Amino acid sequence: MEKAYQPKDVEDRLYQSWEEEGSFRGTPDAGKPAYSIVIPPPNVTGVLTMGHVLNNTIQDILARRARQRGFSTLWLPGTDHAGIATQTKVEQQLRQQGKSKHDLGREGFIEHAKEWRDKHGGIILKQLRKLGCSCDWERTVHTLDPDYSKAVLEAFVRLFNNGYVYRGKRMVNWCPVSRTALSDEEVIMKPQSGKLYKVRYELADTPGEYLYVSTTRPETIMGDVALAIHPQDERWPALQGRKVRRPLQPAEIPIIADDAVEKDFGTGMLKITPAHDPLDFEIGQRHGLEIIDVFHEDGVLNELAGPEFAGLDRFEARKATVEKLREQGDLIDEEDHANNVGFSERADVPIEPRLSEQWFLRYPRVEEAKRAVSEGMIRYFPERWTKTYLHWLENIQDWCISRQLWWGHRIPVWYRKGAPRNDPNNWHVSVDGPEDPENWEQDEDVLDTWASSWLWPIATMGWPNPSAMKQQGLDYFYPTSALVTGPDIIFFWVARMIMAGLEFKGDPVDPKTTLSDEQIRQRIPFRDVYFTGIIRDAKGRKMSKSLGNSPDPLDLIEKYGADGLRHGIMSIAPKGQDIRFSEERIEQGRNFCNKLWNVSRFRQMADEQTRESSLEEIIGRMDPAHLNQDDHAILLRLIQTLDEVERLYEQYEFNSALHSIYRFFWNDLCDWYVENSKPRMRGGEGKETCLAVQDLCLRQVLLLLHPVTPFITEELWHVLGFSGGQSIQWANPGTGQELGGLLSQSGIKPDPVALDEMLAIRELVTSMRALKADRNLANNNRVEFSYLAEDGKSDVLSKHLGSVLSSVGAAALNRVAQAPAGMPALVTAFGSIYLDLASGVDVGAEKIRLSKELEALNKIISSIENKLGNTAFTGKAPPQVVEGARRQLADNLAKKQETEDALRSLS
RNA sequence: GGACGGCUAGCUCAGUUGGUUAGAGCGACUGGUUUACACCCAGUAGGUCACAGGUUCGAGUCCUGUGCCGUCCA
Repeated sequence: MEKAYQPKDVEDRLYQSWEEEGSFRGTPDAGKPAYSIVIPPPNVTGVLTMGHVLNNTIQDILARRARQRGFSTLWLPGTDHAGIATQTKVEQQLRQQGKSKHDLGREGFIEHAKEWRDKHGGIILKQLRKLGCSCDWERTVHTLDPDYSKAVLEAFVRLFNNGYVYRGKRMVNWCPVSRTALSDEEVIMKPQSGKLYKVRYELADTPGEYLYVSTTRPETIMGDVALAIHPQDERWPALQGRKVRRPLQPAEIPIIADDAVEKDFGTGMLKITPAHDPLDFEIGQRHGLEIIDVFHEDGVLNELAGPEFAGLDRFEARKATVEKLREQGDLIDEEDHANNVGFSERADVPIEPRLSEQWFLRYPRVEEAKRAVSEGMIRYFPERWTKTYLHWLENIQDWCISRQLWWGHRIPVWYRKGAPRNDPNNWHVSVDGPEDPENWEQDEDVLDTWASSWLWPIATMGWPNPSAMKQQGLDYFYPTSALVTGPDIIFFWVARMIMAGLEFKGDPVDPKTTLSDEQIRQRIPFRDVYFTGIIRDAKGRKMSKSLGNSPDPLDLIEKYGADGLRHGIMSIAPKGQDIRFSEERIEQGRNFCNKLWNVSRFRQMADEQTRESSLEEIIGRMDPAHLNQDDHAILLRLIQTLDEVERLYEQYEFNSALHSIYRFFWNDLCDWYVENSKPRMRGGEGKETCLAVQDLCLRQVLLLLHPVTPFITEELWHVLGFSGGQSIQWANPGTGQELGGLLSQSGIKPDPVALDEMLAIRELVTSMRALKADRNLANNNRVEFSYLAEDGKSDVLSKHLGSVLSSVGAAALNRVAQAPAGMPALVTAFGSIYLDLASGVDVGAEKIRLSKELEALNKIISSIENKLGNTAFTGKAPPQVVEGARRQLADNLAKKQETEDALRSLS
């Protein structure tokens, strides 16, 4: 074996063999329970980020654990066509060639985009392989695949037929860069510091008299169609029926009264611009006002804005209109003003409220979706996200699902040529289109990407095609076992998938019928949802391309190995908290792998012939008569660890589980057990048993670690001869109880007392080492110790004498009848220990040290005495707590006595 | 404005239903190549558990309020 673990020699080779053996294949198997996960599909053109590393490592851990435990496991991968994101990229690239999408036309553009996707897309799936992800690649799905697309259209048609889908002219969120409508969820509110302008409007019937209006958007004044005032405003009676002159694009506009006007904001007078503000639109509707849209779709002002402003973009137009108002003397005041502005999630520019004709969806199964989560049919980890989820559902707004893009699923609605489109009688809605296509034209828009990915758990398993569903095992693998995703897409994706599952899985149910709990259980897309934290950089900032603070995971794999990266990221991922990334943690992961490698190497050096060690064979090599206290202790710790890890994984406490394995492996096994094995391994009757105990521990550690660090554990599994020709992927670590049962069949019953003793002995060793270290005595400087103790303590100590001597680096530990004079001393649970120094002792320094010790003891003692002196405590606290305090007091008093003795012996 | 989360050692974080003297890793410092590992071993220092009240025999833990940081919703 190499001196240090070399991931590169191992990873690609093992991954390839796993794939070739079909280990990742998810096939329905009636003889086994099912475990399934669908990957949150990354953007087809995306590349691997640290967020993906975290998210997919967790999924891989779940999938690999399930395989080990005998589940027929499917981890289904795929990619998302990511409508806006991808189309933007392709358009950018076209622009670089001096072309626009219109040069290619719709068909040509889509062809081009597909080619581009096939060439540049899917990189991320290759990267996931490097990370070790055990996805069933043969089942990779893309949201624009023909079958998937059919499912998307089918869903639309069914929703339409059930009355959930409607077309309407509404105010929508418009992105002037992507030139499409967006859903509310795609708008990010950001606080902005802008200006509030006070503008005067001249009363038409009394020139020279003015009304004052505060506005943040002077560039829309040309679209004003009224001024509004609250009906309770005292000025109202005097203004009723009168008109003002619009200061830009002059025209006379009415003054109206409406309850929606905030009396206390600004001047209490609102300009009404129905084309450019949702509230103004509503007010305009109530009062039958005209709508004047002064913008083009790209945010450039149009001819209705007047010759002076037409052609300016909205930001320039703001400056220009302010300037013009100032020139005219109509700008009365401007002041700084902080407000929230909606930004487009993708293009990161302010969105425009815009009136347009769009398709909307009234969400199906909202009530059942609430129930599924609030009643625990779907469990959220951490649980607190249920509140966020329920709050959103309670305030749910209809979903604008049409996008003015070409890249996506084209809306399956056709309009009769030449007939008015707003009359549903002229619509044809179906998956395959009308039989006489020459008489129809299809809607130009495509569906929101999320209106395809909300079907991900069912449409990746063949829905709605019955034979595909059967073949792909929808009924076997659905509901999926767990979903692993970020809380940032709880509305975009998680909530919508739940509603889609409830609506579409199983036989159609009348919209008026509420689903029963039983139906909900069968229809939900997943049982558990694990929300990861967001990975931040060392300064706590979100990782992003623009900040350049996101390391490339592939570089990290190159440097530390995939296992190192996985171990590192999992060790710092507390449940659902944000995660601060630091490369040092990945380094630790690498170091951990190296430690595992080296302790295996050490094992190999002891006994190089090849073994084939099944669990039974290993246990069979143990001779119960040769088991010492350390053997008992480590076996007990192993049993504990198996159960603890299992329990923590059940709760999705990944970093705690890992920590538990770490503690057992590094602190208990390597630092203590293996170190103490060294003398035994020189020969003698305990050697075989000791090696067998090491084998058992190593074997179980490999099994527990395999989900986290799959490569190195598989490699060592074979190197150490545990495999019997079988991959570690199919070996179950089992429970502590199961292991205990097997041991007891071989006459091995680990003694619980040994564990307590071992812990106490370790404390003793630590103090003895410290006593040496204080005097700068090297570990291998074999000094002599004496000790003074009662018989009971002495017995325990003598059982562990070998360990103590070798761990401390001591030549002898001699029991004495009375305290030797003039030696540095240590008061421990096992009595007083004296360090025998041939050379002189710094008596002054010793006295200071022991006095400090005494001071600390006195503090502890008086605090316990206080407590015990308090009748409220002794009366009300549970007996075992009071008893514990008494024992503690006695121990510390004894320690105090011995410390005083030691001090005296120095003088 | 509302909701949620965080505030514990220099840093990153553990700390179960309240119960011994609040832990780990990293970093710092000291010493070290003993049959694996310097990607290692041994040891040391370092904490007013954000703040203020309250409940309790007992609070890092429960309650109320405040502050700061972050996220989401309006």
